[in-house]
Amino acid sequence: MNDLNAISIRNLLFFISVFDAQSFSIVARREEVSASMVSRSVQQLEDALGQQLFYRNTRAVIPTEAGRIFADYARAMAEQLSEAQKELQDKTLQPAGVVRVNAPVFFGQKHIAPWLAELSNRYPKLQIELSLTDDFIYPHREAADLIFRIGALADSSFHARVIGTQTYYLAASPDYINKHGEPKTPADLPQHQALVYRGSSGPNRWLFKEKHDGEKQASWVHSPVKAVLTSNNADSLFTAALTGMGLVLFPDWLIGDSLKQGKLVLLLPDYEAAIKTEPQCIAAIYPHVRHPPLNVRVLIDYFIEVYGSPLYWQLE
Amino acid sequence: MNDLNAISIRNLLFFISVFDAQSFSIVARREEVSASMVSRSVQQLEDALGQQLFYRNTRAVIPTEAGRIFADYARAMAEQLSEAQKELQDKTLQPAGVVRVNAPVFFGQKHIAPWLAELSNRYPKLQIELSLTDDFIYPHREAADLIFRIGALADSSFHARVIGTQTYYLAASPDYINKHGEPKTPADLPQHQALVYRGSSGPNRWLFKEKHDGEKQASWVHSPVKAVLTSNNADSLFTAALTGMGLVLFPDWLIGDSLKQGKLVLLLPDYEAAIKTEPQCIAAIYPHVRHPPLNVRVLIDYFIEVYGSPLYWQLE
DNA sequence: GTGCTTGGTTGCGAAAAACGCTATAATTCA
DNA sequence: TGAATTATAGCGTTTTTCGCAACCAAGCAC
Repeated sequence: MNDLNAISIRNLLFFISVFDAQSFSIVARREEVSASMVSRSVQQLEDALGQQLFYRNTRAVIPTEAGRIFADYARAMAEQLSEAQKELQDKTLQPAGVVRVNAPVFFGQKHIAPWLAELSNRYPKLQIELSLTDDFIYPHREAADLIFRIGALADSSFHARVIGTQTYYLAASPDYINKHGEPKTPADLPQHQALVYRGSSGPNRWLFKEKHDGEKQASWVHSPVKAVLTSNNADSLFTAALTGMGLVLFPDWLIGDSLKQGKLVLLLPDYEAAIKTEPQCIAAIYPHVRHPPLNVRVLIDYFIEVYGSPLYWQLE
Repeated sequence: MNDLNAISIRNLLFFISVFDAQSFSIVARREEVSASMVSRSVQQLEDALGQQLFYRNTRAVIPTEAGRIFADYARAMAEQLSEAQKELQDKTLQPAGVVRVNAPVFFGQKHIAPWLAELSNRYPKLQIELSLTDDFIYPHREAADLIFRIGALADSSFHARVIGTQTYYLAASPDYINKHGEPKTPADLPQHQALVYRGSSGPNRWLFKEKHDGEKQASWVHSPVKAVLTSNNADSLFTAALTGMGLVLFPDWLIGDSLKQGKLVLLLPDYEAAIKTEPQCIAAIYPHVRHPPLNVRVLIDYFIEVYGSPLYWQLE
């Protein structure tokens, strides 16, 4: 076994101990292993290096020239490992270093970016890399540590922390209502100006169902609309809606505060709205690993905390 | 297994390779091990550090923050080991560093010290520590790498390279002979002035036997002498003999050149002389180890070379 | 979509090693 | 000279290692 690869940290530490203690048995007792272990450990090291490290005898253990030289290196290596461990340990005790966060563009703008200042304040050693993309996830490719996603979650290779369910609302500005009137049922929609989000999988479909009156469970109905504006940029649609251009079907996190402030008016309050038939969850997703980084856990906890329960943007 | 000790250099090297190659299987192929090995190796490292090092997936291997940090340390450690190896390797190719040589005082003065200059010239990186002691060896205590000893050698924990056999001669200066006459047989010795070496085990005994005439083998006979000077310092006795104080019974390496130059005269040429009944060897002794240092081998070879064969101090 | 290939992980069994115990040789202390 | 201590070699048991095959996920070709 002339291979350097066979050297283990253990060997190095034993070697250092023996070097300092000038005795195998003292080390053996201190480390609570058999003396033969220590002896063999040093032998292994010697074989791996092809050099005698000690002259040894029943009564004396004297370092060779090579032993003295190697002791310095061994110490340096052990030192380095210990430092590495310390640095990594610190990381688990106190969040530090880079965390790469990914989120949908507009969600990030409205509900992540505003909170980052406080986050940075709370964990000064944290460096946040925020990338906002709407395309449905670059799971690993982007090497994101934490991904905010909205949708039906089903991916075994990730852990997901559900932040909440998103509710869609049909809304328009008071101006618009004054000018065009208010739809009373989804069937009225084709007469209205629709502002439609278009993602990479095509334009959103507008779905409605009557709120459950009694036990009868209505099913989702797709309402065709007249799209006067289609965009892959939610902010633009939002602005268009605020300035009275037309109706939007947007989730609560996007228009919740506008509704509360009266800048937009909730339409079809007797209907539930959606763009997908499955319930859409807002979730923080992170890679499924055995040693989840503290960084990521802390970030999730932070956002769960500031979003509150119910989520601060929800209507009720 | 949360123990740092379990980390082996192999793990580190695999980790570094994976880090650079961003792939387990590439490393596995290059290192000619199974992919599972590499995978488990990294897992081991992660368990030992308690930190995830890669986000991995069937199609991508992305370093964690912790992974990137640890990579630096791992590289540093590997670097250090490689340097250590190089330095030690150099030592096996080219003699360098400290060699601690021990020898009997007068032998060292006469037959070691004079040759050290040339030795140092030949191996400039060698640093020689010469300690001269007559007391019969401090075997390991003194941490000598190479010990010149004279006597009957029997120690299994050492290797011995026999340089030659030592022959004792009875001698006196021409002055002395002129004044006191020349002994013809050992029985004449009590009438003469004897200069006797006294070591830690008492004064030397002077033994003689007639040189083998035919097949008859005489045995050693102890001749009592009149010691006018006893000393544990051979040089002093030697000086006393040169200045005509009396007879000395000294080995060839000590008085060989004086006999050749006629400063001393060989007495009782028909007798063999000795101080011990067993043949006395001059030997270079070094610790019995599995990886004998080049330093020591080179030193022995050098002295064997300069002493020549027959040894340059021998009479014939 | 459907198959095909690639890549990381896991289970399993044989091979190897680690490890403690004991014995042994060497050496010091009383 | 015994008693004690120490490093090491031999041993058998326990643990680990490691390749093979199976598996699952993800991309690619068609």
